[in-house]
Amino acid sequence: MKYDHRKQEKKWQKFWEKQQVFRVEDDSEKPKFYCLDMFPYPSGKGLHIGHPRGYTATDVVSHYKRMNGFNVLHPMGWDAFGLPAENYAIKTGTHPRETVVKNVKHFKNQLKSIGLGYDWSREINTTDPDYFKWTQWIFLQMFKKGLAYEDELPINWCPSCKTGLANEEVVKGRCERCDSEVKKKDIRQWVLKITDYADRLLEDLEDLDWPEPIKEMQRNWIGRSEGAKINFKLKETEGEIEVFTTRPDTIFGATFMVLAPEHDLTQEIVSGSLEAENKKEIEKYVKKAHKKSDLERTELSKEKSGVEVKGLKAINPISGEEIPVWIADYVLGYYGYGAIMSVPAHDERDYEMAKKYGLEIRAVIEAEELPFKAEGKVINSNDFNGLSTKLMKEKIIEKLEKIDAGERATNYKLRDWIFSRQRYWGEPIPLIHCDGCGTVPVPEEDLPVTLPEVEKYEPTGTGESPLATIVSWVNVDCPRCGMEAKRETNTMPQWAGSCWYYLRYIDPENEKQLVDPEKEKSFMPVDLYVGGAEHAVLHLLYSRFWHKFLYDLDVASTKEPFKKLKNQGLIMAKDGTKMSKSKGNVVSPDEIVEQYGADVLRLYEMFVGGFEDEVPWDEEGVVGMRRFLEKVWGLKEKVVEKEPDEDLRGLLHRTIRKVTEDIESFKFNTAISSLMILSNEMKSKDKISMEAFTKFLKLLAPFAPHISEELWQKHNDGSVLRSDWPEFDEKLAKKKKVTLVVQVNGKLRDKFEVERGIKKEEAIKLAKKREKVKKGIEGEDIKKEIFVEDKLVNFVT
RNA sequence: GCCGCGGUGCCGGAACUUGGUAUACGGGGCGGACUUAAAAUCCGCUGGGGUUUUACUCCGUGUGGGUUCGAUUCCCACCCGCGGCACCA
Repeated sequence: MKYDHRKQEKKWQKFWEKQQVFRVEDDSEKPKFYCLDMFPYPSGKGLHIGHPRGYTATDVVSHYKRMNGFNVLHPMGWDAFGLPAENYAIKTGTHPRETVVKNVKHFKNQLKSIGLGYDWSREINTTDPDYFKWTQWIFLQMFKKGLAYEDELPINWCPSCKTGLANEEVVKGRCERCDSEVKKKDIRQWVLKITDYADRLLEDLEDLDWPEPIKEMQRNWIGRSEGAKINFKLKETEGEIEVFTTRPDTIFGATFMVLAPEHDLTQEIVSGSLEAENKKEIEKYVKKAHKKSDLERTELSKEKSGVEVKGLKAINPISGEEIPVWIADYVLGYYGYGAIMSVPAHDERDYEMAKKYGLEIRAVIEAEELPFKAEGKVINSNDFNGLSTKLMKEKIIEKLEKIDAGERATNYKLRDWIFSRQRYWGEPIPLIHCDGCGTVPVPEEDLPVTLPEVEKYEPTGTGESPLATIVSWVNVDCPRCGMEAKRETNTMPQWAGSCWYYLRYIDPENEKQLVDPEKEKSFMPVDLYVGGAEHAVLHLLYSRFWHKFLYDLDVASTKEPFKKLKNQGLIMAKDGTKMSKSKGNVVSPDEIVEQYGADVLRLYEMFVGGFEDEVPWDEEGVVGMRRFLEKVWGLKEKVVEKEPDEDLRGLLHRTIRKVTEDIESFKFNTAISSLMILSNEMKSKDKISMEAFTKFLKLLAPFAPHISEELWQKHNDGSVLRSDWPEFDEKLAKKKKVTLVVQVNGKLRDKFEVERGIKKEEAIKLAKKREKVKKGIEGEDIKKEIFVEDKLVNFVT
């Protein structure tokens, strides 16, 4: 009789829930294992076929760990603030809260239908006031420590989402969400000082068991460079130009200075407080540069442009030389000090600039071709000639420090995190603006600050949040002086809630604390974290930052939140392109569960390829998993109580070893393949021992829990998912006979079976007797006989 | 341009950690059994070429070199694909 997944799967899902098989204990003698998925945004579209790939992997590991005696925390929740629900509200008038409730219900049903073993008693939702109370609380602690500050700088503005964005949300000059071109806009913003943590975020990456590409992306994003800060005094006028350089060793090659159009001195020239002979020309250039978006400024980067500040000279503090000052938009206002010393002989960009405007190019490192960017021997540098550039760096920094014209310095690409959004559906920033007291935090006992009901969710587009129009909500008494004051109307970005959610699963009901310190210590850090790689410099950087802050507050006990990280690869359409609605090639997990069963979906997602690789979805391949399960289903007829099956035992133990090692190293595809080999072998037998079959079911259970449970329950009590993981016996796993390969000059000539552990002399004697081998070595002079135990014999002639 | 990952049958992929039978496992295809028939199921074959055609032989893991008794695996150079970053001083 065929396996009826529709009947069986529902039955066991109910059973597991009733028996609380996946419930984690707060006080347990067992070692803990915290296994975490990146929680989803509950979109209206429901679960994508890619979601279950990561979820099944953590589910497999959770079951495996539980069966190995761990107290496993494997929770799930909802990252439910964000624009889709809000945009839907704008269109239909449905409150985002209602949309979220509906979508969460749908998502949860879908996850349950796949048989994923979450401990639902710990479910959280970032839009729940009892949850975001603590998101606001963390923000307030940052505010109190000076890590959250207000700023009015030109920031990234998405004209379609009508909100400011963080740098991490701008991808190639476009909005990460909607792909619109990002504009510059001057608006008041709340900014988090992530740069204070730059060093720790960089250094602590080293000890993390994370994919190297993700670590590398974070390193590049933080972008630390070591060098020097150097002051160039201005000639015949007050003031100086401060520059950052990684190459102080090339200071004698600095033939001009370049200021960014945003530089303070540039502004002074434009405003007239600093005199320049060609003020008009400069004004024109600066205006043009300011109009360009970042995208344009980089796209048009092929050709350098700039304008000299006529009449202004800077003085090289080391050589005393007077050099001209230019303004050019290839120098960025926000990096370093917004100004550089230009060394055209040893920097490509400076070289292009010098070539275009006929500026002096002076080599100060021995080079055959300019620009020369490598290390070498110093020339044209007065007393310093002949030094290595490495030593030169040290000498120059020494000298700068002595004459008080500069010092050793470190610079970062990382910029502070623009944290406020001019939208409705996010956590309100819990601050109050008072004319008398300034910006005052909402008292902790008044948290959470909840969202008011509004009539229109539409963003104003002026840089003000829609909350600003709700007078009754905005107007409050100042908690400090009691006078009339106004609430901050910006909300937090969608990343806020996910920065610390893994801590809340540990103690989701706690009303007094974010998390109980004892519980926190017993479960942190997250042992395994699984999700998509697209969060490399977003969620995965932000949450590390918040975690380190919470560590400093003694709320978290570990330096890092996520010990081990794995990224699941994308699931593509059959032709290798992205699945998309417009192409009509979107596969729904629901259809697969309905037609083939949850176990088949799980098996296929794990079997289709390497976990971290991008793989195409091929429904024909899904059939193979169903056939495998039918085969397993058929095996039950062959099970007999007592049967030694000697010849199956070796393979069984090799399979136990293989599946165990493969789960540990995330090689689920080969684990399943080894289970198939064992089941094929079992199928070829007339009888299978109960013992072998039971062990096989335990190995299969993490991947295909429903069918395993059904077959297990015929002979056992309690869930197979709560049974002990089988142990393998190395002795039994070893093959008694091995195939010995015979080569002549490295080419395969013959192979034959021998007892394991055969001695060299014996093997060579046997090999020489083989007809095919004889033919190869006949009349030849054997110079060497190579023997590799249990593997091969090679005759070299 | 820089950084990272990858290139293996008709397709998804295995073997690369530790050099030692290349293509496990699954799909597809072909042939056969069962059937009135089809589906499903089961059994067999399935890298390419050559031949005196059933046994042997040569070639074969992106390309070209190297190390080695032996290289998909190690080293060097290059080509192609994918992802990330990109005027970061």
